[in-house]
Amino acid sequence: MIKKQQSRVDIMTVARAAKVSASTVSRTFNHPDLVNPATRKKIDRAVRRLGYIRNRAAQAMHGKRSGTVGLVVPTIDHAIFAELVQSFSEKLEAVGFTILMTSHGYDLEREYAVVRKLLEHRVDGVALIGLEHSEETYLLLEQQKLPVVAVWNYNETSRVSCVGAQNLLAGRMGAQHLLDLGHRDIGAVFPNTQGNDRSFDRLRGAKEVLANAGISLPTSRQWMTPYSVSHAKAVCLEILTQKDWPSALLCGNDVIAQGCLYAAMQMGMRVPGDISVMGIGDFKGSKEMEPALSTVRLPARTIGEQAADLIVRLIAEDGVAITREELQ
Amino acid sequence: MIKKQQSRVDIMTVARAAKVSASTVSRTFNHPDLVNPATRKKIDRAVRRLGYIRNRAAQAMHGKRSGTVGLVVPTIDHAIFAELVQSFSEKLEAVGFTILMTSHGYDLEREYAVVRKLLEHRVDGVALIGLEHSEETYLLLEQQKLPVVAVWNYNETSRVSCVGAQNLLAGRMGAQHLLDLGHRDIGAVFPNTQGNDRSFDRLRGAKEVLANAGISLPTSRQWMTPYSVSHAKAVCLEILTQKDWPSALLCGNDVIAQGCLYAAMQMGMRVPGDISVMGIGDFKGSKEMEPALSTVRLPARTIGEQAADLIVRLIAEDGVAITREELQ
DNA sequence: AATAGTTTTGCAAATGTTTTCATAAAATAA
DNA sequence: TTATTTTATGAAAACATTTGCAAAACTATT
Repeated sequence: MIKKQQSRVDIMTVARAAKVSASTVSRTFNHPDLVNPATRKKIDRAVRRLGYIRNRAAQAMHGKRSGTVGLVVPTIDHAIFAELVQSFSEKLEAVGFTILMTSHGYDLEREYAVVRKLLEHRVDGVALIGLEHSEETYLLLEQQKLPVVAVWNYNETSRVSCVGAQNLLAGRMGAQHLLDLGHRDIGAVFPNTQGNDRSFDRLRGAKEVLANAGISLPTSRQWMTPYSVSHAKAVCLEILTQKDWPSALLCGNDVIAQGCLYAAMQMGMRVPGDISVMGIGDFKGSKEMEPALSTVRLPARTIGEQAADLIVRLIAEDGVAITREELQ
Repeated sequence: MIKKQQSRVDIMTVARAAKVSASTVSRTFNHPDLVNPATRKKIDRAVRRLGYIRNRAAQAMHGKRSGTVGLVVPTIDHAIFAELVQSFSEKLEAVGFTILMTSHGYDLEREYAVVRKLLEHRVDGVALIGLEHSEETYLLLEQQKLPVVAVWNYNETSRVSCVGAQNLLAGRMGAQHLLDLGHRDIGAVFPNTQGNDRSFDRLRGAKEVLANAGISLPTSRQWMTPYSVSHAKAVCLEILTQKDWPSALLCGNDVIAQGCLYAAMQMGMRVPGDISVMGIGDFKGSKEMEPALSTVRLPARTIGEQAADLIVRLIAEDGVAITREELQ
């Protein structure tokens, strides 16, 4: 090990080794049909021997696609997004894209910053969760004319393409289900709806339905909890240790519902005998739970897949109009 | 809207607008201290007005860092990796890196392919899950002299830097715990150990301990299940509907354990009264479960954070020796 | 006012590719 | 054999930036 040998092997190194020009090497990668099979073989050998790896950065400079798609999530740290992210990236990887993933922790300021960073990396497209984003973010994306799809929420007047469910509907369905079961005293356990249009819409839908049924949802029947099983469990334990608890709990999502369920069980209560718990979201696993969790199903996996398809289309053909897909 | 105006704004556009040279604009970004505050202000204004966004691809060509770290996971579709990935990326994003994430579905061939792709994107470093990788992958990484850290497993003779726990130990502890409870008829429910050294080591550790205690683990007491609650539940239901089931189940991870727990409950059995279920892994939430899941704790979050720190160090200073960190 | 020192700037080369255009070689048609 | 078409290759320009070097513009010192 005497010499430094730090010299990266580039396309010229390969060209020299194969005794051809750089152009030919480049062509072997990008338009193999244009180069003589014999030369191609020589080049392949050289590439292999030298351990050459193409430089996407240099390619990207030519207006070539960077081959990356930016994915911006609030957090991946719970089941529901994990499933979405997984299906989304599986689909995209299958067609050769790599995912640039960033999270912002439900902070729309930070979201703007991370989107900017994705743009610096010249992603070919961006996927965001939900439709609530800062004006700045929308402007930025529009200005750059970048393919964008908002995932998770459907809204027929969305400013960008979207693939998702109507959370408003989900909220309505959750509430309706509890009404159908005969409940009149219903509580709502939701995450903070600030910067989270999924939760916001669900809660709105639920309130609507309850109001129509002549049932109010006073603030004393609304609880807020962070998006985690343990927090939700703690909050729910507090609810259940009070004298007067509602006969049913509508939870903003399944993670929270799971927490509530555990809380009820810890209190020795039977579900749904003593109290009903209703989730929204169907993260993989709610139906396996014991007792099974009632939930308004949201098809995370399908949403992820469709979103991937859509963004591929937006990237491939340009001038595609805003496209909205509702799934349920 | 008459003109095409497709012309991307580049550093020259900014330079012209601010009436300085491109070099100066570049310097304002990379070495602001070297440029006159007044000029800097002019440039900042131009940048803002034109909506200029730097091109990392072009930067990366100069041997500059790309500002990305590759993260290769088998799948993100279950809690345990989600937590790891989240903590890892949070930490890295805090110091300005962006994560390029890919998954390979427990296929080491595909892993090689995705690592190659990451290298094409000139990531500044790579994080892999576990220490079991194809020879090709190891070779590739060594040849490129890229900072690498293997996450999740600790092994004192690892070929690359690693941050993680000793799965062998975890397996031993799980088995020991069941022995201590007085169990003599123990079953093992594990995922496929092919291409999954975490599981492999855990199972090995468990067998060791059992053998020492004079207890064998015949194949009739070993079950294999995919890594999902529902599959595990199904498998366990089969186990429990047989005449003769073991008095305790040691599960390869918490996801499987959760499935087994639900299966037991569905059968109306009490845990740990009628059967003991032991998990390994502590995904966020096992301790909230009802009944609580006994588990060998693996500190996913801490591992992710430490791994992030380590890779930053490996990237920043070069010539750092292989570093191994054991956490438990 | 002249000199020396410091700060600020621009020029030009370099980075690793792709692509257009031109040319050489080979294959086909006459 | 010559003319024509097709196929295969290379030279050079282009892409968007960074940086070493040198010139220019200030400041401070005499």
